[in-house]
This record gives sequence, C-alpha cells and structure tokens, in this order.
Amino acid sequence: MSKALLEDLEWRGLIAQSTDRKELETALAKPISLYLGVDPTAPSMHLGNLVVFLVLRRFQLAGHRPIALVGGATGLVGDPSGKNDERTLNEEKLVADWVSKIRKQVEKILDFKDKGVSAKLVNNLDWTKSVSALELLRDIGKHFSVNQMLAKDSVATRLSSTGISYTEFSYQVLQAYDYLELYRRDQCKLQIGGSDQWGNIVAGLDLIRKVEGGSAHALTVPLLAKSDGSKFGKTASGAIWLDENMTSAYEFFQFWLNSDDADLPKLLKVFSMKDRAEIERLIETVKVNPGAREAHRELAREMTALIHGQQVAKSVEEAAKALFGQGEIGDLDLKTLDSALSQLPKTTIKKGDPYPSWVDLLAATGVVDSKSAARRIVKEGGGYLNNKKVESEDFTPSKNDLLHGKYLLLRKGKRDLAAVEVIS
RNA sequence: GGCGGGUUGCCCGAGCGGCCAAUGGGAGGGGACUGUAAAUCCCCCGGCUCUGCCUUCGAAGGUUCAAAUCCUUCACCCGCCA
Repeated sequence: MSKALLEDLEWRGLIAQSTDRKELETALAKPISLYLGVDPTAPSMHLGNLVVFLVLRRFQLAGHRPIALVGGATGLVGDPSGKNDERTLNEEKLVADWVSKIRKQVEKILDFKDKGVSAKLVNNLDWTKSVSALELLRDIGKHFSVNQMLAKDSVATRLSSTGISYTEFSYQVLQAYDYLELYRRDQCKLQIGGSDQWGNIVAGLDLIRKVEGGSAHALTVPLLAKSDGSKFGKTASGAIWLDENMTSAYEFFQFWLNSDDADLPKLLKVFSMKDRAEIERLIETVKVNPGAREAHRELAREMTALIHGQQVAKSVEEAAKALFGQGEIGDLDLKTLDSALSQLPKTTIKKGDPYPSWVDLLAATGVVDSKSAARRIVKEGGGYLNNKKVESEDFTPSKNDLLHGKYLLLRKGKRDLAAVEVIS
C-alpha cells in the first residue's frame, strides 16, 4: 500500500522533496496521521492550495488519516517563504473570518465521515494563544539555533534584500511548534506542503527530535508551472479561487475547459483523482483528437463537481454548451436560456426604462473595465449582442433584441459573456 | 555618519523644461486562422459628458507663460567610503 501510494505520487510528479524515502515507505506501511497546513491569507483557497490538499486526500484514500490545519495563529504572523517583502498584518477578526471560510472549503476536499480514517480539522490558534511569551522562549525557543534559522532560504533571501522583521523571522518557530503539537496529541508523523515549505517543515522535524527524541517525516509537492513556464492558475483577472463568489462556478469550469493542450497531461496527473490507466487514456485522446477536448471536459467536470458540487457542475456545463452551441441563440427555449444565463454575471434594467447605449451596457455588465475600453472593443469588432457582432458605437439595443422578451446576451471577444435581464 | 545613484503607467524600463498620456519590451485585450487550444500575423492598451477635457511620472511645497523633466523639504531603496 505504502509503496503504491508513493509510486503513484511520483508518477504524477507530486514529489519535490522528502525525508529518507525508504524510511518514509516503512512508516507508511501502517496507517499514520499526517498533516497539511494552510494560512488564512485570503478569504479563499486557490488552485495552488488545492494541489497540495488533493495530495492529502490521496493519502486519505490510501488509508491514512489526514489532519488539515488552518493557521489561525500563523496567519496572524506571516510566512516569509517566497515573499520578497514584509507583509502587512491582518486584523485578528478578519483572519478569524477567513479561517472559517477556508474550513468550509477543506470540508469539501477531505472525507470527514469515513469511519476508519475520518479527516480532522484543527486550528493552531487553539494551542498557540495560551502559550506565554516566556514559555515560548524557554520551552521552544531554546531548541532553535539562530544560525540555522538564518540559513533558511526564506530568511536568507530576505536578509539580502528588503530585510525581515522579528515577527516573520519567528514564523518557522511557530510552524515547528505546530508539528510538535500534532506529533504529541495525534501521533502525527508526516507533514506535507508546497515545496516552499521545506524549511519550515524541517524545523519541525528538528524540534520533534530534540524535544521528544522522535522521528517524523516530511514530503513536499512541487509548485505548479504551466508548460510555457508561466505561473499556473492565473488568468487576466487574477487567481482561480475556490470560493464561488470570487471565481464563479462557470468561470471555474471554463478555466479547465480552456486549458492549453500542452498542459493537460500535467493537469490530469496533478488534479484528477482518476487512476493511472484512465488518465493515460485521456492524455491519449488529446493527442488523437484534440479538437474534441474530451480530456479538458472530463477534468473540468471532475474539478467543478468536487468544489461546487455535482449539480452545479452539471448546470454549468449545460450552460456552456447552450451558449457556445452552433445554433441560433434565439432558438434556445426559455428554460434552457434561464438556467444558462443564471451562470453568467448579470445586470438588470427596469422594464419601461430607456435602454442604455451599447457601450454603456458593456461597461455596466463588467465584461469590460470602462466605457473607453468598451468603445475600443466595439471599434475592434469584439462586441457581440446575442452572438452577433455589433460594430456601431452609437447602437442602442431595443425591445426587438430581447431573447424571450427578457434577456440580452452580451459577449466580449470569443468567450467573455454576460447577461442583461429586463425586470418589471 | 559622509559621498554618489535611484523612485515613471499592471511589470521591466526610456525620457531629463514645451512637439509627453509619456519611446521600447513583457503581461493583458480585440481581430484573422482554428477547436471556447497553441503557434503565427494585424490592431489596441489611463479616464470621461471624446475633433475636446480631466487625472497620472515616490510625497508635499516652490520657480516658470509652461515641469515627469529645474529648486527645496520629507520618505524609501541601491552603491561606495567611515
């Protein structure tokens, strides 16, 4: 079991670094507890976080017990890893709010009902907040060598550039303490994380060895990049978030569907829970018949269902199918149109009110940033009403343009859609 | 502490009194080609009540008919010396 899991992770390209492979294999021969932490630095996790959480899920599926740690405490301090500048501290209340939002997302990814290896969710604030400064310095701090702390990449990088505050410098101590705590209370023997977490994780291993004389393990996952080397999981409008209010389910689905063919093999391996044989089959379809985008679609379905639920995934896919279909948009029946448009950003206008001009409408729906941008788009032939190009800047839609007497479908470019609904 | 260099639009980076909303590259956007892909080619890329007007060149003052460009003060960064 242990060997198969590690081999699978290896094949998927999900192992960046680990402590001694043989020992890790041995440890994994029996079910163990392992943990993964996220710091609440935003109201939602994004695809980068998801990668590592899916690895945690893979461990759970292989029979191990996952502990998801949300860093209510560490999030207040700020991790210097991978950051060029000191971060501004967030309000406690805000962080607490983010913690609760992230919790909900974690609950979708891991199985909390599994009888044997039910997942567990913890918040490091619970054991950190009552520790006094003196206790921390005497009981924990004593085991840290500043020499070693300074040598850590995250710290060294900052020392040679913009500097680092005592607060962020102490981050690794807190994270190490987390590992120790989980080692003690849950016999947690493995911590996983993004490859930028290696230093922090190792700090924990050292602490466990010094304080408890115990041995624990570490495994990191590579940071994901696209085939062209650019950062993965970013679009023009920013990161792809798991929160529906930040990245709609429709956008989320479209993100996968529109992925570069060249990235598909990697994406499938990293994100999909499908087995190796199935993934290899899908990769083959990309080569044989790329235009069909079967693999894109499968992945989009799987990911959307995981994060937004089966139902939503289905309706979002249907919406895309209807809106991008070959036929006349006006031929869609009202029911299909209703549900398709419900997935899009929408603005309303009151029945009887004068219709805004074409340019105003584009700007109002948010498909373009400003009226200037809207004019530009129209001039360039990138504005479409009900899937028909409208090149005149002074055009104003009218009642006759309404679909089923209530909708206008706006589009910028090839796939940026929005809806306008006339309400009474 | 002393001397010198820097801070420009999303990022990098020119400009160094009027011709500057500001050269060039990247990112991004539109079009063509396609498959709601990539590559390629063409075009665009501060805002608005758009033949004009308004706001931008670290911050605040000042000189001038006119400043991103000159002067003063402040903040931050980077070198060299102590």
